[in-house]
This record gives sequence, structure tokens and C-alpha cells, in this order.
Amino acid sequence: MMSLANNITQTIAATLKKHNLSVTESRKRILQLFLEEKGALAHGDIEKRAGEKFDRVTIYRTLQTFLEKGIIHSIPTADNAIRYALCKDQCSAGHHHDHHIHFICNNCQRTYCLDDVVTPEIKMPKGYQASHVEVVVEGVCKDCK
Amino acid sequence: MMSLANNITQTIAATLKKHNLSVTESRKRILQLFLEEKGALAHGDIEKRAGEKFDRVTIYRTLQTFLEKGIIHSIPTADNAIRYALCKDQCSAGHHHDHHIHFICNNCQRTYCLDDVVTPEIKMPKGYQASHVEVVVEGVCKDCK
DNA sequence: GTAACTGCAAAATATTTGCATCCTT
DNA sequence: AAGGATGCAAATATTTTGCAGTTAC
Repeated sequence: MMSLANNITQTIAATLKKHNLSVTESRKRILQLFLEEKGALAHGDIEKRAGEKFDRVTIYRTLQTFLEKGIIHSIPTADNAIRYALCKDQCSAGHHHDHHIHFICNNCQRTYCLDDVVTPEIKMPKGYQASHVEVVVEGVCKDCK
Repeated sequence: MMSLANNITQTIAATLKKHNLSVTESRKRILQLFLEEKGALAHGDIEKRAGEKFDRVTIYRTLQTFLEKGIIHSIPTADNAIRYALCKDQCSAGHHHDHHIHFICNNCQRTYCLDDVVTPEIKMPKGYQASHVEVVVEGVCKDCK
């Protein structure tokens, strides 16, 4: 019987292959961090959690690659620390379909993708043509309340 | 009869005084840039438009001060270049009431505050308590269409 | 006159690039 | 074997801090 650990390992490799990426140690490790975290991670978070194992530069390049391939998406925040989170399957390279909102907890600082909350329709003023709507909600998360 | 230029100069000085800030050259100049621009400015934009006149450090500090006093508010974007825009009068130090949405034009890259578009109500999942909602819309602005 | 603001220098931090080496396929 | 990925060194860019001189009030 396949162990859970093996299962995750397979998922990770499959995800990378699906996006035409070679399966390397750093990519596996960083992808695993995202799977473990569920929430969003900033570059700095990854550095801390990955230990001394990887070069900073590799993290930059890996995040960039994941972004381009649509494996992760970025969440802009007011503190100039971009966070990244896993995309759902329907995301594809260069074209994200993540119509969910993001939530940042002011207490624990974690960033969540609230997949069940769809971004609302926004009625734009005459002349403005919207192509993408990003909603970031701040407050207190369910764990901190 | 009072000239328009004088009028603007007075507005700038009045704004600074209202927030208990001394009226200095750099503050006047940076505030003027925001008034001229209408849209949002990133640190880099201010540096370019101010000419060689001010030290980078002064711009950092002035923006920080304006933020704290509620003269400007920040708009997070995906490219890690925070933009700032003037607050409406009802903003006060540390407590922003800017319930409008922001619009970034993918063509001219300008950032607008759409003061007439109120941020929608978001129905949060059980347990999450929202305190602030930030909406950033991307697309093509009225001038670029 | 005094407190606050600015410019300069320098430190600390963050990001990008080039290249030789190593790993995946 | 070949192309791509990584690590290291170094170049750039960004942001912060300390301090002495200057300015606003």
C-alpha cells in the first residue's frame, strides 16, 4: 500500500512534469513547502523554511519559473513583500483563472486563498475596461479569533 | 485677483499645516506632484519628476510621513512597486476611509483612484473577520481605449 | 532658540546577472 | 550526450540608519 509520503512525492513530481519542468531537488522542496503551508509564502518565508539548503538565487529563479508556468500566483500586499500561493488546476501558463479573493490576517500575518469566495462583479465607470479584479481582505482569521 | 498658481500653493501649505507638518520645500514639491498627477505615483516616479532636486532619502521619509499623517495612501501592486495616491479629506492619521477601488491601466501603466466606485460587500466564510477590503482592477483606461 | 527636517555617507537588504559546474532526461 | 538548472561571485538596486548642518516656526 502506498504511503502518504509517497503520494505527496508523486503529486509533486507530476505537477512539475505537467508543466514541462525537470524534476529537481529545489523545485521539489519549494513545491512541497507550498503544499504544506496551504497559505501563501513570501520569498523570505521560503528561505527560512528551506533551511540553508538552497541558494537565494535559486529561490528567486524557481519562483519566477513557477509563476510563468502558472503553478503559483502572486498576491500583492501593502508592505512590499509579494506573497505567492499555489494555483488551482485551471490556471495555465501566463493566464490565471484564480477568481478567488485573498485574506491577510493582521494577527498571525498568514495569507489565505479563500477559494470559495468569488471576486464580486465591479461596475466600472464609463470608458474603463476591466480585465482582472484583485481583492485582498485584511482582518482576523478563524484561527486567531 | 488671486492667480491659480497662488491658489494651489495655498492649498499645499494648508494641507501640510492641517496635519501639523512644517512647510518645507520637499514636502511642498512632492505634494504638488501628487496634485498635478491626479493618479498614483511610485517612489521612482517621484524621483524622476522631481528632477535632481531631492535626495532619495528625503523622498522615502516624506512618503512615510505623508502615509502616517493620512495625506496619502498606498496601493499594493503585483510588481512590487508600491504606488501612493492622495487621500480624500475624510482620511485621518492612521485610519483611512478610502473605500474606493483602484484601477491600473495595462497600457499606460497609470494608476487611478476611482472615487465613485465603492468597494463591494464581501461575504466572508465563517470565522473570518474582515476589517479592510482592497480592490485593484486591471484593464484599459478611458484614455487608452 | 529649538525642534524638526534635510543631505550626505554608509550600512543593511534585496534582486539580478554571468559563468562554470552539475544534474535531469 | 545535451540542455537546462544550480551555486557562487559579483554587480545593481533598494531601503534604512546615523549624524552634522540647515530650516521652519
